[in-house]
Amino acid sequence: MQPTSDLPSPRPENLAKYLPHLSIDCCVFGFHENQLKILLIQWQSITPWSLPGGFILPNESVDAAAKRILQERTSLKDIYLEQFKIFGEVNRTNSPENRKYILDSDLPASSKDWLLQRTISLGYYALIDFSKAMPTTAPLIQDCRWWDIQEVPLLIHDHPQILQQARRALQLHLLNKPLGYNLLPEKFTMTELRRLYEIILDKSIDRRNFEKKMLKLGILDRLEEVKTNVSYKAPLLYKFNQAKYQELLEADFGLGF
Amino acid sequence: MQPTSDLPSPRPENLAKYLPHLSIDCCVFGFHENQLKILLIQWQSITPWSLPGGFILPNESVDAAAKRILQERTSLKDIYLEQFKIFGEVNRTNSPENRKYILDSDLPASSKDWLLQRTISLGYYALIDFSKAMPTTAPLIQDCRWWDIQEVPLLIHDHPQILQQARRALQLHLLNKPLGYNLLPEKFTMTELRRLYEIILDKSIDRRNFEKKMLKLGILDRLEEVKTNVSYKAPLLYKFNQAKYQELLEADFGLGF
DNA sequence: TCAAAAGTGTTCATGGTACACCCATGA
DNA sequence: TCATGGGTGTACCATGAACACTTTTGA
Repeated sequence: MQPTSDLPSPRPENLAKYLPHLSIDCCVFGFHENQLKILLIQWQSITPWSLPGGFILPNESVDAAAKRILQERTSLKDIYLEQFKIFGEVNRTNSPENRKYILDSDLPASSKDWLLQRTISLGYYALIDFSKAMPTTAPLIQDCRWWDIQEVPLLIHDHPQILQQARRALQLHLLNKPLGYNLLPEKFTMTELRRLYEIILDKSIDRRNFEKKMLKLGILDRLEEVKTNVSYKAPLLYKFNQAKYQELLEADFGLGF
Repeated sequence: MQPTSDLPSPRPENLAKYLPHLSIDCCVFGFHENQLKILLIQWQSITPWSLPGGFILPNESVDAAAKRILQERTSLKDIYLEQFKIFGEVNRTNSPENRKYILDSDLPASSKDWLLQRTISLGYYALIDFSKAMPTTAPLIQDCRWWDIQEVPLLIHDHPQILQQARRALQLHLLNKPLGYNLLPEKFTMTELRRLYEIILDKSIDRRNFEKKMLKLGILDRLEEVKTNVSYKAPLLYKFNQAKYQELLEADFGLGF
């Protein structure tokens, strides 16, 4: 499940080709077995884990860079992305530990200098279908895998704060727009959707009231199918009604749980 | 009302001291005579108007840069600022008109080159007390003044889109957090507060229901005073209850009009 | 005295919340 | 047969929306 990427990926000697002082960090959320998951990478075995990220090419829009970076890590095209905050403190990557990691690395001196510059991070969150993503390493990336949101390891820099802000942004998203299309498989049960809401909001939601509310929103189509191979009454399957979902996504205002 | 600034301001020969490829653009909102106002500047008499903006120093956080830039334009410290979006299209400032403005300007060649680079803009909105702000020009800024939000002139680059997004962010702010402390004078009437909400949401709100709702939120203290010198029944004055206001601001969720 | 806006309460409709029983399935 | 979660409806409460008359003030 962690093949080395055969997509183009940053080459050590080449960091100076990117726009200086800027990076993109992505909080990639997935949903699996009733757990909210986050994709993390590890640059080297001795460094703490970090959010997947990368840099911006001179002739590439910021959104396109974020998309490219995530495509390299997941093999997915068409990722749902939202830019949620800038992390622009002067010394956010300037810890002694980080300097040491960089200086001790195999990178050429020019790339070391480049990485040691003050860096402003553009924070994105991404919502993706866990089952379709292929966590993918690269020459500079030793490991890339999903973590339970409750069990994230030590993270470098200010990545703990970035993740925290992303979770807050995700909550705000949920309260203002529909959510789920990007995180769930095409067909899902009402309970799976509810669990997703519960885990993002970190509170339990009444089963019947949730169903009433979601159905009233009109973004769900009930299928003629049920989920089988469960050791209890076969639950109905739903899918999202694209048109209505999109409409509410753009309206932006006034859901709320 | 438009004194030339005696604060430090960008000097033409010096643009290269800023971080390259990055700018900050601010949508500064004020409220006056029942109108939402926005502060705009004009670099030269022939250029379109633009949002006040500036650049980031190497040893300055992004938020601090935004604060400094706005302090230069308004003489205000302690401005309420929110970063709301990044504008990162490759050619967003690369129009023939803009190239011409830059090349025809009095700037030294090095600064012209610097300005012609591809620039990513970090979008902020600011909420300020109209009556306390002093729109302030500078050597490079020919004019700086308030405009009615309904009558903004032609704007350069993608500033129309930035403004539009800022207004949307402001609406979202209003629906999720208390708003008004930064835009209104210390003492204000319920109607002034309501007009502010109406103009931001672009819809009318029932006078009695609005009052009930605001009072129930608990963020207002009714004063023993009334507003005088009006040719109608003297309205009661209110001020914000700091503690409660701050609490709701941090809670972030669940107002809504 | 007139124009303009202030102050104030009730009714109605809607939406939210709380809650319990029987059913289907695989183990 | 049992454990597990699925499917469903109602009653109550809170909130939001609609709405009108009298009062005060300066012009």
